[in-house]
Amino acid sequence: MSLMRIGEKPEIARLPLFRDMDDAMRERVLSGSFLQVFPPQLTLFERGQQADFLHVLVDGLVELYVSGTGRDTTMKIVEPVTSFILAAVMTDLPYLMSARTLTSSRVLLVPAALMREVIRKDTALMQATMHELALGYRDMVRALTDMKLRQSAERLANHLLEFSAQRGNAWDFELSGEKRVLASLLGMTPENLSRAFGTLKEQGVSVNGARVRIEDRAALAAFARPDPVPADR
Amino acid sequence: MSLMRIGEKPEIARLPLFRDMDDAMRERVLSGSFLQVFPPQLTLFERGQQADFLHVLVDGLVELYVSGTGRDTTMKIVEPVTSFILAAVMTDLPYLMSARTLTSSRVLLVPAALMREVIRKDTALMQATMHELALGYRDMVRALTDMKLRQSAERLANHLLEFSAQRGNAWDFELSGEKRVLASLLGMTPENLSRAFGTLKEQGVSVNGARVRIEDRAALAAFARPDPVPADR
DNA sequence: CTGACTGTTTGACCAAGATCAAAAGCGCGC
DNA sequence: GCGCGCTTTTGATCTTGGTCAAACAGTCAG
Repeated sequence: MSLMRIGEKPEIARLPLFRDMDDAMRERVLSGSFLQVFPPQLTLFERGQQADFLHVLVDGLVELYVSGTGRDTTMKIVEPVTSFILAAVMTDLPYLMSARTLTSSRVLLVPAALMREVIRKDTALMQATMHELALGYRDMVRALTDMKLRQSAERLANHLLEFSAQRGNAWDFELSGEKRVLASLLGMTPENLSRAFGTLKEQGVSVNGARVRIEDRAALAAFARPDPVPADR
Repeated sequence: MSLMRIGEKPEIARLPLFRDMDDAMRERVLSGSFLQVFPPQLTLFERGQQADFLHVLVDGLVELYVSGTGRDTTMKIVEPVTSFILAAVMTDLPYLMSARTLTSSRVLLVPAALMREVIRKDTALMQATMHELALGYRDMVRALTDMKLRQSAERLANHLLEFSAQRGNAWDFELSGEKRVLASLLGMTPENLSRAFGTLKEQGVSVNGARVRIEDRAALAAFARPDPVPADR
């Protein structure tokens, strides 16, 4: 158990999840947790396991995925600084998703029992947890509708617009992670992702390796028919 | 606003959401709410609207759906007694889904502001809300993986098994609602649902109108390859 | 009972995306 | 720089599920 100075990471304390809680309580949580470094491509946990730790990705890139019969599908790509698998920890139920690092990553591991105990005592933490779960739920609603009523090129278009929005509406950016992972996230094969980029070229999107440039945001938005209800975060 | 004696409905007080809260607080919530009867096919609210009420379906059948460009898709069929759209109410964000009654329904409408106010004061309610949201999140994770890595007949098979499980593993039951709605819930067209029932006939499923009979549960389960992690509720 | 309306089923065909195979491109170690 | 291994792309083909059209079944009003 490689302990590290957690106090050095103020971004953890500034997370929406921990931000509003009592200082002493936060200290209690953080001092009971530990920060660990993982190499790329390492499985952090698997679907079906008991949820022993709340994870907070401090640095790196993590993939949440489900491996069914034969094929896998990635459910989410976690970027720092974000907590993940809150729901399993909260309910003390087995993980529904597996997690692996995509790049070398630093993860804060908060023991699930500790988390549940402190949540019961600290109302602000409970409220933040509730809020986080509600936003997570809404994310999933969006993802499911996206999957159910958009076709592949539209899903890609929307993803690019959202990704761009996350980086301050940059019209030129680098995709994080491999394209095969992106394909799986968007519910298509890598071959099809490639072709989808092809059809977006006609809507003013140019791709060179991981570098994507949105030449004509309006055209892309018209093609993507984005969600009328704006994203929550 | 047709008020009704809410005290007559103890199943509301017994809901997981309200069960553990302070009695006086519960009384406050319920007396500030009202029970209303809606005819079939009535829209209760639409995606994009401000979330004014937490809804609790007391009686009847409600469909949560999203209407995108051209097509619709149903996200959930709500059976009594269940609360719905908790996440929108909690976060005070616009609804992500629309709702309509499928049959004549009685719905308890809890003003969202009241709900949020009482949640802040009553820790047990907050905890129950948190738990409910976590379970809802997990439901959506399941639905999304189902959509992403199972094909249509498998989705139907799984749905039938789960539906059967909900009714105490009955091997013979009635589908609730129309088949077109079920098709939409499962992410396929009515035509395809019909064909999917056809392929399940070979796995020992017989259908007559809304009546479904599972002749060989083992064969159906083998075909469906159900989720290794058991359902939460 | 009959006819109109609606929902379901069946069949023929079409389109989106998956699969298979092979060629490029790219990164990395030697 | 060169070659190996892996990802990405391109092309050809196949499968799944969607679309369109028509037959069929069930319900309800008259």
